[in-house]
Amino acid sequence: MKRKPSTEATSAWIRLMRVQSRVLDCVEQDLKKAGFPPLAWYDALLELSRAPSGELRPVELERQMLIPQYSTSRLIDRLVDEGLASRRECKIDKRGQFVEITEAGRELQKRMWGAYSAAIEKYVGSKLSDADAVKLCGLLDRLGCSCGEMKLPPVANVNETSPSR
Amino acid sequence: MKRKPSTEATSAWIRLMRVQSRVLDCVEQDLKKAGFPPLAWYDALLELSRAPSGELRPVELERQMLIPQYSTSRLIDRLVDEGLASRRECKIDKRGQFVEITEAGRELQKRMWGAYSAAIEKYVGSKLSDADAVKLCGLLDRLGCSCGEMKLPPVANVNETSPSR
DNA sequence: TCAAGATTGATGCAGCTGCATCAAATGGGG
DNA sequence: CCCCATTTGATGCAGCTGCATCAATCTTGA
Repeated sequence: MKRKPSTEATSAWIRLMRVQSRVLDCVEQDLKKAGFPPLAWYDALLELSRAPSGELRPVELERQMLIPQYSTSRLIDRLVDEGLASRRECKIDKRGQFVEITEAGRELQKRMWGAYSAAIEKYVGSKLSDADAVKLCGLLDRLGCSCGEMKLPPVANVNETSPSR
Repeated sequence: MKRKPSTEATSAWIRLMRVQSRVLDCVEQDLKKAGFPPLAWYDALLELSRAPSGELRPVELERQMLIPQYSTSRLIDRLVDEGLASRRECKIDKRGQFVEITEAGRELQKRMWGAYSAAIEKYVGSKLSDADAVKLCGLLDRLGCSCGEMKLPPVANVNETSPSR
């Protein structure tokens, strides 16, 4: 439990931290320069738009996005303030509520995907062959599992237009 | 400039974001549970302790840590408040100053490395063979370069006890 | 020499995060 | 049926980040 990490492991750790932060910065900057809100908004709008009826319980959103409860609560506040979503009461459970995406929200999500996908291509896709991208996924997945005991039922939450970090 | 990323690239992007954030969370939590301050403090103390005379210009620290100027300025405030570093004026350039690590700072850095290295081993080292760690480094490095035109003179900022994210 | 620009560092402000806590509603066991 | 634990969501507080800006000093070039 106190063994030292190899220099290889330490290097990998440092690369993981530095590269992720740099690539994320680049993507966020591109989005911001295009006049869009932060990525977290996109993620939330995507989850909502994917929901069959365009609405989710905050607690569902929280689980999808892997962010804490208070963070979800305040993110919803902001989306509602901007007219991208609306809160609706939940009749069968008066503690809860539903968050429903608005038309403006759906539209923003689609427009953001244009800039977002371009940024992914620019900072990731263009630097790695598909085969290498697959290798990278495999290596990263080995780190990701059993860290905080996540249960992501459909492990690959990724299809056509669905980056949801 | 508007080509869509492959699903492989998109997957890699998502993994990079999610895995990094989970692993970082885990490591930070372990440090916090051991009663230590955030990793950024460690990074700063490490850079200072490595400097030949135990002191650096804030602007140097900034470049080493790849964080913005105001962030450096306030991090130094906190280190000084906690007695881990001290500010000294720079006689030859009255705009500037030197930040010098204190004995308490050096000691904290060493104690943190115990917990930090254990966490790296736990969340990275133990999940990856050295060969795989090297592969991961290689793939990540392909993403990292030419993103924001960094110039890290000695590319490998990593030797014995020196994780400096 | 001196004015314009660059460099160095600090700070006010707004927004976001984590933490702790709170209130309301639900649900289950005795 | 009722009390208590659990679930759901909101919020006050402190700390941190990014942005813009400021002040002081240094450097350069005409």
